[in-house]
Amino acid sequence: MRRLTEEVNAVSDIAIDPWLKELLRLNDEEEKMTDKQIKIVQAAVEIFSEKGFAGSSTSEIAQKAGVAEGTIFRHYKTKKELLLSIVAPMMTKLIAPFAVKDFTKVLEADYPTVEQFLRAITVNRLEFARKHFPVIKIFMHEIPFHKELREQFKETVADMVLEKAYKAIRHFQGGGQLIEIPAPTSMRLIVSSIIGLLITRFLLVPESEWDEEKEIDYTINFILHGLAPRKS
Amino acid sequence: MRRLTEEVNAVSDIAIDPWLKELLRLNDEEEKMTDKQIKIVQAAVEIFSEKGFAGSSTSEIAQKAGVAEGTIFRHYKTKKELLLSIVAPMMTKLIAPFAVKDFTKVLEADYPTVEQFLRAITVNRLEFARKHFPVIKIFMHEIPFHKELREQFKETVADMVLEKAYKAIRHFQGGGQLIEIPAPTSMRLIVSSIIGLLITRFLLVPESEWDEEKEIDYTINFILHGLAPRKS
Amino acid sequence: MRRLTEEVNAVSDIAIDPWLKELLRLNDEEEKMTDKQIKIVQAAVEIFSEKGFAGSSTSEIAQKAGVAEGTIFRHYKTKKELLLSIVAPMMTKLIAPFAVKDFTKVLEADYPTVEQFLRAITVNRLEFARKHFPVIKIFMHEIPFHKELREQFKETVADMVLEKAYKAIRHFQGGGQLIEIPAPTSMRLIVSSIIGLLITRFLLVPESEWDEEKEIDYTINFILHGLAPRKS
Amino acid sequence: MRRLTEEVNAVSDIAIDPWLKELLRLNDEEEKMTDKQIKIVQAAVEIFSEKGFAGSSTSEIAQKAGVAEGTIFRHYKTKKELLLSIVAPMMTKLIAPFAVKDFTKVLEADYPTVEQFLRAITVNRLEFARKHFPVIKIFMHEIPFHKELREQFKETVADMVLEKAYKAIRHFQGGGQLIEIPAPTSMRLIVSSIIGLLITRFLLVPESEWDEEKEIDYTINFILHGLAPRKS
DNA sequence: AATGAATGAGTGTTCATTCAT
DNA sequence: CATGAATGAACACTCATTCAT
Repeated sequence: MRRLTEEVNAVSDIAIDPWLKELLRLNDEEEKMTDKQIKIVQAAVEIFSEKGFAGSSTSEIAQKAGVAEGTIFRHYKTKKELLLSIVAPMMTKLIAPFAVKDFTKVLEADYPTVEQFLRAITVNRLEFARKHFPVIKIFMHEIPFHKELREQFKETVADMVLEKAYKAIRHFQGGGQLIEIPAPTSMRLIVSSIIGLLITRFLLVPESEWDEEKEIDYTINFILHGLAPRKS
Repeated sequence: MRRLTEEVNAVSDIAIDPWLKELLRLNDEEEKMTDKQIKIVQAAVEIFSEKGFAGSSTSEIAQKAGVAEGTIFRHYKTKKELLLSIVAPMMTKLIAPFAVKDFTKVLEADYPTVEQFLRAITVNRLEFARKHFPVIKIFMHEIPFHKELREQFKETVADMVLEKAYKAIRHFQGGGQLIEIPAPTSMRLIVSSIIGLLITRFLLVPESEWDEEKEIDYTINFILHGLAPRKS
Repeated sequence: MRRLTEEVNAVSDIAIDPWLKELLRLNDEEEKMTDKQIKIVQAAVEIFSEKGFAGSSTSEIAQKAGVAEGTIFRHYKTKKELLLSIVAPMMTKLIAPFAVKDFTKVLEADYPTVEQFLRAITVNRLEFARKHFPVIKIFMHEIPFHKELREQFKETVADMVLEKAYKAIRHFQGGGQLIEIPAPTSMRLIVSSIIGLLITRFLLVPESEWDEEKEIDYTINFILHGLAPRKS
Repeated sequence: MRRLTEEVNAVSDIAIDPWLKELLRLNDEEEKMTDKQIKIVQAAVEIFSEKGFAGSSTSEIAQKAGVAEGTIFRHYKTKKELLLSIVAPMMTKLIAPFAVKDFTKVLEADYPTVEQFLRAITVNRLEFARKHFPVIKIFMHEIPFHKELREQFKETVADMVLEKAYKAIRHFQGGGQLIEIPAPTSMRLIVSSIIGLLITRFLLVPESEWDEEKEIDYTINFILHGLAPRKS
């Protein structure tokens, strides 16, 4: 994670928590997958994201994947297990940018100003969303209905990310770059703005009407001024 | 809409677009509903919001409502019609604060500063969300899966609100209270912040840890500074 | 139970344990059954007894009953519940001849000799088996595979019958009509002989080659001599 | 078969019907079995006897046997063939005690009294049941559902045994040791008593409460007196 | 207006069996 | 000989919807 904008897999030169390595390894078992299994997952992602989990049928997935219905259940005990096998790994990837041991050092070395940090995060997550949009959509729709998802998210993701993010915020508050309001509140305001950007980009506005560079600039300036220490 | 914080129904002393009146009337047919029908709707809201539309069964709704399975279909031709009867009226209510003919006049008369306007909107929508949380949840989950919902939302709601909202933004930009960036972008940043507030309040944070007054203040100040005209 | 050979329902002039009445009542809810439900039960009995429970499919039962497959599950939550609804009541009927309060009195009044008692029991159970043969067959095949059946049988049937039967045996032993060996052993030898008779009659021998009167006589004489007190 | 209580394999010094030899040979192909095949048969016996044939799945058997699902079908074309390969040999063993050419001679030489003969048979079959209990259970449960089993049993077993058994009965009737009633009826009464003993021993009574010696004595005395020629 | 029995298409899942490796 | 991925028919069961009462 020399650069937040780089893919996690490419940053093995940096200290990574060993448990993350484990998680990533588990995730990357993609290679042991059968051809048919890969097709099943692809079909499932498409259909789940289009119709929702409960609204999709395994027979439809099998058909789109070009396999027999039984084949799905050879690889996933239940339809739900198929869902989780798609969505759970995403959570690991979600925390990737923060999955670094010496977070403060990274901040100091690579991101001296809030602006640089925010821009890195924004661009990085924008890229991430572009790449994994359908899975993210599935995830966001299903999380209210599946306890396991919710718990896994809270435990392994939210806590992990929040801790590091608060650290970053306090780091910049200490440096006089951010106003001294509660870190969770700062966090909320930053995240709202970035997620608002992502949603607008991927759900609401047709690509043709979207000037990404400019919108990123506006958003970051909005956050920077919104959270700048008040003068006088 | 003398005060945005007042209930729409209470503002009949103000000029209301006639089509809105129609919509509200349609919505208020609640009174013609039989006891059983009301129980069906209540049960449906609970179950839909808990399990999602596709994950709920009409028999479960009937059971929770204490009616026979057939009774649901006496009032609603299909399960989907039941969903729409719940969700569609909400959209009307959503646009209520903007459903005023002479919007600029209202702004000038009641909300001379951006802050006043933002605070009114925020408090008002917070109240709205508190009241209609389950239905909003249903709405947000189902909108990607139902063309009718999406279209109705775009046509009768989004457009209507956007137009008025842009007008308000330009009004305050003209008055030098807001930075001169594209109205849609300003809109996005404002709405992101407010929705982020609502989501944090209703989905993420336990009530005990939430100081509403403060969070509202932080949010409004964030927006105000974020969108303040840059000095020099 | 003035006469063991009479149907239980016909003996209301005799004291019957109240719990038995309850059981019989529950069982006789046949009257509240739909036409279709009765047909389902009939079809299920036929098919279960022909192919065994696990070897029968609900679709086959539905077809033979002339109903839609869903109809079965409207009346019985699961296939197993259908099985139990068929088999469980049989157990109650099985104990009917012993379901009398003052068993010793009945013995003294109606069956002064072992022979009379044995003959009554034999004829009565032969009649019972003739009537309920398919259900008995189902019961005997399924009891090893269903804990509920086993437990219900042990608790409500075996114990109930054994107690009374032992009483009868000791009654006749006291009167010098039976050899003084342990009641359970006597019981085993009697029951083996009678069940052997039933099985031979209903499973092994074609009706044409069977002289029922004679076989009953042989069997009862066999038991009487086998259990007669040894002379000197 | 010098002694009925001895294992069949140990009696090769006695004249054996050649067809039996063939059957035993077929059965003893156990030695040509691979390790895996033996494990499959063992697993199948356990699972079939626990859940019944129709209630067991080949995948479960494969799992318990520690082999791949396909391996079963390398050795047995179908699930049913596996069943038959387990159950059919048992039938051969069942008739073993009677599989002797010169049956009457054996009776005269080794079992001069009915009591000796009955005791030998009883002890021998009790031992047999103890050894092969699970397979016997499978056999008894499946015989009503499989024509092949039924026919094989009738043709090669029942007839074979019956013939010899009737011969034995008539032999003892001729000697004045048994009452002169039809041989099939005598047979039925004897077999009922012995099977009743076996069932009580292996299915109903916990070992702790069972005094085998005594129960055998009671049973044999019961049969002897039950079938003793009536005096005057 | 309300019921609840009935439907039959559809659900997720299991099954015995096949076959390329 | 052994594997295990793949199959597709069958399975028990659920569903939204209909309709006679």
